[in-house]
Order: sequence, then C-alpha cells, then structure tokens
Amino acid sequence: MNKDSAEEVAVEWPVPPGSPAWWQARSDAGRAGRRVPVTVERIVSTALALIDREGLQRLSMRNLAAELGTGTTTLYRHLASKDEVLALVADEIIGEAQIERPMSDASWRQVIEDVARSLRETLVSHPNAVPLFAVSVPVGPNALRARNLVLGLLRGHGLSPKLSADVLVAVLHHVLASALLDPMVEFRVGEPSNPPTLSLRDFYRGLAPDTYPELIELADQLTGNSPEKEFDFGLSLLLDGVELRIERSSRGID
Amino acid sequence: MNKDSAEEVAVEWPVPPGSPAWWQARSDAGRAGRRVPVTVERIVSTALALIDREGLQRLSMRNLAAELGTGTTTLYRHLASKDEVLALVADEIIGEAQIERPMSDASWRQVIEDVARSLRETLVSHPNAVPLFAVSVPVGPNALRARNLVLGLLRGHGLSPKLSADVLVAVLHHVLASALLDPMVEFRVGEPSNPPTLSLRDFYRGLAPDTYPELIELADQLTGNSPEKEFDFGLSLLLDGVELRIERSSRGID
DNA sequence: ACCTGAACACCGTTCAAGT
DNA sequence: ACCTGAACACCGTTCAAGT
Repeated sequence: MNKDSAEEVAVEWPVPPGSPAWWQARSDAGRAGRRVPVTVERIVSTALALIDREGLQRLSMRNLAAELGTGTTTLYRHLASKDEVLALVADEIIGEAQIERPMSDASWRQVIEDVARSLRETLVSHPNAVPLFAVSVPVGPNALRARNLVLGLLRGHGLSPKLSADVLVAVLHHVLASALLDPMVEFRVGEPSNPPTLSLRDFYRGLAPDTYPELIELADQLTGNSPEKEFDFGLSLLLDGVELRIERSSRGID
Repeated sequence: MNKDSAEEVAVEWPVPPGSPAWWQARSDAGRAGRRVPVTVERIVSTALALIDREGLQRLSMRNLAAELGTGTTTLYRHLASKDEVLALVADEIIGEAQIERPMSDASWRQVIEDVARSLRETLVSHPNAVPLFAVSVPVGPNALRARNLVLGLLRGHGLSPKLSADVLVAVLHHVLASALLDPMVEFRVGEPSNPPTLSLRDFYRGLAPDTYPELIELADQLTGNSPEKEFDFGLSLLLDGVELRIERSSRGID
C-alpha cells in the first residue's frame, strides 16, 4: 500500500547551500514559513481537513497537493492512488473514536452502548466523510484493533463467540446507517453551498394530502426529531433483542 | 426537475423527406434499426443497465449518451443534471420492490418482515447501484408511496403513530446497511475487473494472531457466513425489541 | 535526490452553430 | 425543431525533464 518505509524517518534532508534547492527553500520559507516535508501523515490529515472544510467532492489530488504546497506527482511518491488516501482518511477517523477497555464493572450492554455511541459521534463529527464508510469495509489498523477489542470484551462477559460476532455486526450496521442518514435531513444536491436547501421535514409536509397522508402526519417523527434519540431507540431495540436471547438460552429454551 | 412535459408525448416527429434530417434518419435506420426517440424513461433504464453492467463509476453522461446513440447535449434537454439521472435511477430501483398491500390476516410483524426482505432483495439485485442510497434519502414517487403504505399498515395493526414511524426508520436503516455492506465481503479496490480480489474472510484469517486473535477466530461469523441469515438475525433482534415494547405498553408498564 | 510542467485520457456542463 | 462538435474548467495518473 504505502510506499514510505524508512525514508519517512528522515525529517530534514541535507540541502547543499547555494544550490537551487537551497534557494528554493529560502524563498518558500519567505512566503510560507519553514518548509515542512510531505509525509503520509500530513497528506492524510490535510485530506481530512479538506474534506471537513469543503466536502468529499472537492477533494482532488490537485487540491490536496496545492494545500500541501506541492504538485500531484509528489503525492504519488508517497501513496499509490487516491483510493489509498481515502482508506487512510477513513482509518484516521476511526482512530479518533475512543474505543477503550472500560471499567471492569461495566455490563456487556454498557460496553456495546458506549462503543456504538462513541463511534457514531465520531462519524457524525465528520459528516462530509461519512460516505467513505459506505463504500468499503474499513480494515486499517485502527478499525481492526477496535473490532478485535470489542469482540474480546463481549466474550469476556460470557456471550458466545457466535452471538458476539453477530451482535457486533448488527450494531455496526446500525451505527453506519444512522451516521449516513442523519445529515440527509437537509437536501444538499451537489454543492452544499447551493442556496435553496429544503429540509426533508418540510418536503414531507408539502406533499399532496390525499396521496401521502401518513407521511404528512408523521413528518416530524420520520425525519429524526432528535437523531441521537432515534439512534438510541434503534440501539435499544437491538440490545433488548439480544437480552431476550441470552435469557432464553440460559433457561435452556434455545 | 424534469424538463419533459407535453413534448414527450409526440413519439414520431415530422421529417421533411429529402432534408438532411431525413437522410440522417435513413442512414441511422441502416446501421441501428429504426430511430428510437430519447425519453426520460429510456435514459433512466439505460443508465440503470449501464450501472448494473459496468459499475457506478463508469456511468458518465458521455457513456450514457453514446449508449443511447446521441450526444450529451440531448441528455440535458431532457434532464437537468447527472444527479437528476441518479435520483431517477434510485426511484426506479425502489419501484422494482413489490411493496404491496398484503393479505388481511398478516400480523404487523409479518408485514414489516416482508417489506424489509423484499426491499433488501431488490437492492442486492443491483449491487453496483446500492451506494446511490447512501448519499441521499430517496424521495421519488415510488419511495414515497412505499413509505406511506407501510406506515398505514403498521398503524392499522394498532401500533401508535410514533412507534410506527420509529420502527420503519430503524428497519430501513437496517436494510440499507445490510445491502451496503453485503457486497463488501469482497475487496474491490477501484474497478471490479481488477484481478486480485481478496475476500474479507481470507484477509481476517491472514492477520497477525497475537494482535487480532478474535478477528481470526471469528472470521467466518464476521463476514456474513450467509448474508440473508445475518440480515434476518438483525431484523429479528429489532422486531423482538418492538414486541417487548408493545407488550409492556399493553400491560400499562410504559 | 527531489520536484516540476505538461501531457494523456477522461469528467459534467454549456455554447454557438449546424441542418 | 432538433441535434451536433467544440469548448470550458475540471478530474486521476504518469511522463520526461528540470534543478
């Protein structure tokens, strides 16, 4: 994937004074502060900042390079493709979610509630980037570490391996869908800067009453009165279902 | 949105014989059969076919126009933008899901299970198109009609308005996430035609055992042994949770 | 050793002309 | 009245050169 290995370690490289590169460095220092070397980390964090600020559609290799003060070719010396940039951005985001080993007295239900809420909050804090997670399963180190940890915790609480995995998958599905659909309550066709954005709620309200009576009446409810509450409701449905299953199997019914 | 209205009705337009247009029509008839007028319907169904066949990334206005035997300008005389094409494609897909008024003896649970399974099956049958639904709430007529119908059915079965809406939203979330993540068990970086696709399962299995023991052990379970079963499991968790809530409220606990 | 401009083969969208 | 080629301002990616 990533073309850097040892070279990345050397932060300052030798510049023969008086050489063109030296002059180059001088003049750059004049207009943009000290020259900062391009590293994968810097590319990724800059890409994320650009996405947050201007949206996913505005992230191009050209824009990204310009933001870093170089050309696109320099980017390709560190990374193989734009897809690689996006994969690293996704993992960076997951890394921001604090999925930690919790206090020992937490129940399995608390564990998974905490994980789900924390992950959702992190995703929602980067609304422009969320579609990245709709297009590929994150398999960067941060994503893997988090999944492995949660599975261990669930099993430590006595859930069977199968149930642990199934519950994790179901909950991750719920988190993704919620983060994905949350920002959609506003229409944003094309650029978010487009002036006339109609809220989904108002759209429902303006429909033909004879054709869509239910949608009009339930407009508020359907458009996530409060996204967090909506999320918690779905999560509690899932976890109630899990609890039921655990009870049944402990009573030997299953 | 859609620029056609009455003009669309005229299927054959008068061509003065001998005029350049007439010759044009003749020669086209020679190499591509009879000239078929471009309509919104034809644009949309061709776009969907193109997406199914070659993937979302390969749908460009140029490709689409070529497939229809015209230029891009002609497309823009019928539709305002590529986004409009995509919105219509999404609604076309939803229209394929048969969301029908069921037999009168179906329980609320059967109703919503049928709807969820049918919708998921339809989405999964257009794997290349599913990401469309991750990027905007479908609000075409087919989508609206289906949502309105299901809400009416749930309320007809005695669910409160609020519960009906909340359940619908939770279940739609589940369907979307499941359809979105299902095809991801294969890696497909960039083109699907790229040769070396590693399955997520094999990827998990090849991880470092000391770092990710849980992921290795649960690789099968995590990667959707059977996507339908995984879907049904999550759905049954949700609906068990709903049932619990109904019982509680009918006993006056809630 | 590093970085650049320019090119290749594409995009979505719109224009002034063509018949 | 309809359709076209060509253009505009972009893409991801790679090339041969530059210093």
